[in-house]
Amino acid sequence: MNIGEIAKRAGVSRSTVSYALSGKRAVSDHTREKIQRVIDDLGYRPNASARALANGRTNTIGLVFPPAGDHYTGMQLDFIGSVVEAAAAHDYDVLLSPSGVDSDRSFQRLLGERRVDGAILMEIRLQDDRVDHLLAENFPAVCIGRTAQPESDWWVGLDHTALAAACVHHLADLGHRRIAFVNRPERLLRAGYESAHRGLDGFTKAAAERGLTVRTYTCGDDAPSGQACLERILYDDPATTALVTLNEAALGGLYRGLAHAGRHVPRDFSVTGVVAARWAETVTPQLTAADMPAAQMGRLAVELLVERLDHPDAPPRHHLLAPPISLRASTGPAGTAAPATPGSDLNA
Amino acid sequence: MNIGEIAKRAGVSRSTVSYALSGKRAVSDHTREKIQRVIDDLGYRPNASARALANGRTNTIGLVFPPAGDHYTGMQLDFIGSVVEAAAAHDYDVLLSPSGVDSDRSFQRLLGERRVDGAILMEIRLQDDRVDHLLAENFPAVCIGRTAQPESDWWVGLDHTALAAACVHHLADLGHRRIAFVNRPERLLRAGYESAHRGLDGFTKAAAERGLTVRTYTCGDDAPSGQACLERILYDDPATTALVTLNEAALGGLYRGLAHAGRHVPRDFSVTGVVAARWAETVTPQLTAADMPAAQMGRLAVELLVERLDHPDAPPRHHLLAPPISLRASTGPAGTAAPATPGSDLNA
DNA sequence: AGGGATCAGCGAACCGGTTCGACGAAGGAG
DNA sequence: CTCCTTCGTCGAACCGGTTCGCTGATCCCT
Repeated sequence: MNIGEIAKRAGVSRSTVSYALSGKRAVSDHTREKIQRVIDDLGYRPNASARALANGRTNTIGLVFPPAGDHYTGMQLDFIGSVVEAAAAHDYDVLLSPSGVDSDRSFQRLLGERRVDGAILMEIRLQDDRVDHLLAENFPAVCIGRTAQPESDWWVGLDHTALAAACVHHLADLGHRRIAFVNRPERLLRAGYESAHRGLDGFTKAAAERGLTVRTYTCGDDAPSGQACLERILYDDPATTALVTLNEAALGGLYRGLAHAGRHVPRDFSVTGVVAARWAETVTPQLTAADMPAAQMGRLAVELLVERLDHPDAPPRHHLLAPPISLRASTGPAGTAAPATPGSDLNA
Repeated sequence: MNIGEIAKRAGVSRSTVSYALSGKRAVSDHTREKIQRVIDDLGYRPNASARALANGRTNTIGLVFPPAGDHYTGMQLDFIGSVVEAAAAHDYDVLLSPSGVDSDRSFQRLLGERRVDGAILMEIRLQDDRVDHLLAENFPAVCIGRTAQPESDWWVGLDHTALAAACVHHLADLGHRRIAFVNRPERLLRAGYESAHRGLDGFTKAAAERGLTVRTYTCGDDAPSGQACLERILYDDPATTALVTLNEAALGGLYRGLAHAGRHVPRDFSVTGVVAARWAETVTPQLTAADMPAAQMGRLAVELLVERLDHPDAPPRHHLLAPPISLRASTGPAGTAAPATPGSDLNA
């Protein structure tokens, strides 16, 4: 069931079979049909390893998965799904690589052993060895997110700075003066995750601009952490009337914390942030948020990568997305119901 | 940077380098160290395609992903993560295959082109061509879920029948007499998805056993569908006091529907079902549910597959899991608060 | 009718590993 | 001092494709 067998049964040479399949040289109609018949009869499919070895392309792209042991968020799932789908449309398979604890043994395998033609990296850090390494080797890769030096690279990113700022302005416009920021886990912030950093920056600057009183928190990627974080927020400053979060996985916990504290959303407390639409819709009241376009990002990343693979010398390209805030039901005017300490919220 | 280059620089033959790396024949310490030095200097890694071609193993397993265009649930995400992780521990990579709309073009590619040594299939149907096909070819595969003829196959599954029944008994013990069942989408039920069918069976039989009045529904895999479904449940029978769901993605919508209808959980209405623990914890009140052990299932599936790959003639093995119900906060005694129609719930 | 394109198909080399059989050197037994 | 193992290494064949260069046949043009 290899190409030689097909050739023998069709009464032609192996090369003719190869050309009939690839179309890279002319083959007479008569011969092609004869070959095709044999192939259909035997259900022959060319061996991927042999083909990859011969022409140096695996038709596979690597998707570098978030660190193992972490909690995965819904956004990541949408993202993986869209990458797989888009890749399939371009006739690529997707190989998953956990960018695991021992840094990147598996990552090195993908590249060093030439298992993939190119790679898509998630969870980018502002200073990212993996990215530096790939850039140095000019390995075809596309990042989901930007490092601190984004111009020379290929990526599709979210303008976290602008999104966090937009959330702040939205709340400020509603009259909120004391708001909290719920970031990704401390560990990720320390590690330099770009979304955590840029989001924090955008939040802080916009808040300063509007003269707001703010507190910023880090929070584990799960519901219990979200609940604990919210308790801490209200403990630190009971006059807080709103929060902005980047932490999708903690959202349910934040809501529960509010419910337990007796704060009704959005009457007593407003919540907003950057969250995939599908997840914003699962909470009650539905979250007013900048909808993270995970599926679109996955598709764009694959398209950039395919383009880069087809044109190895093309100049870097990228997409910076900044989806608008979708108004749902979790924000409202800063109410009189909030037990604000009078005077202290006029110090702007 | 291939094995010949290493051999030349180390002053040995290509085969000696190969043996030094694989350890399949003795190589003198002196020679091995010399070769290792050259390899370290050049950062050489053997080409995966060449190796796969030569020894017929790709060291890759295929993970057949749920149909494209569908909504992915949290359970699937945990599952994928754990498969990737467990596979990495056994030195396997994971190739994703969307078992897409055009049935299984990509699936055929994986197998026919020998891209993978084995496969893990998700979203099994009671009658599943893919499984039949793999069984006929004796292709090493492990299913997440059972077909109608499970004994001859390798799988790890959840005892949906028992789990749904346990939910019913839990509710019946609390005094609920009129309960609803919220299944996966109609399309999946029609297609013969095993979880949807076995869950429904278990629910129906247990309800009959306890003499309960029940209604069963199908529901889209998203929050808005969940909300709509709940409205319909209360419209069809306002005296309903509890529901059981297999539909993780609709959970948020079900809760919202209850909130809008003014039914307090668990005082006026109890909710339970089969849901991954992490997602059961995101809703408020936290869901009392049979915790779907997604991560464990992923790990077990990989272990079965690795075992099958190592022992091609081993007899079929499988694991049937039936996690207990975790008591959280979403169920309570059938209250007097529920507007039950007197008499009609005594008809057992 | 002769000469240069064009077309179809063939054979061989190559991609980068693995593995088998052979062979020389060293070591041990008789 | 032979003879037989064992050890370490080498060369060659092989896995299953792709691709290059060549050859014969056909065709067109003058």
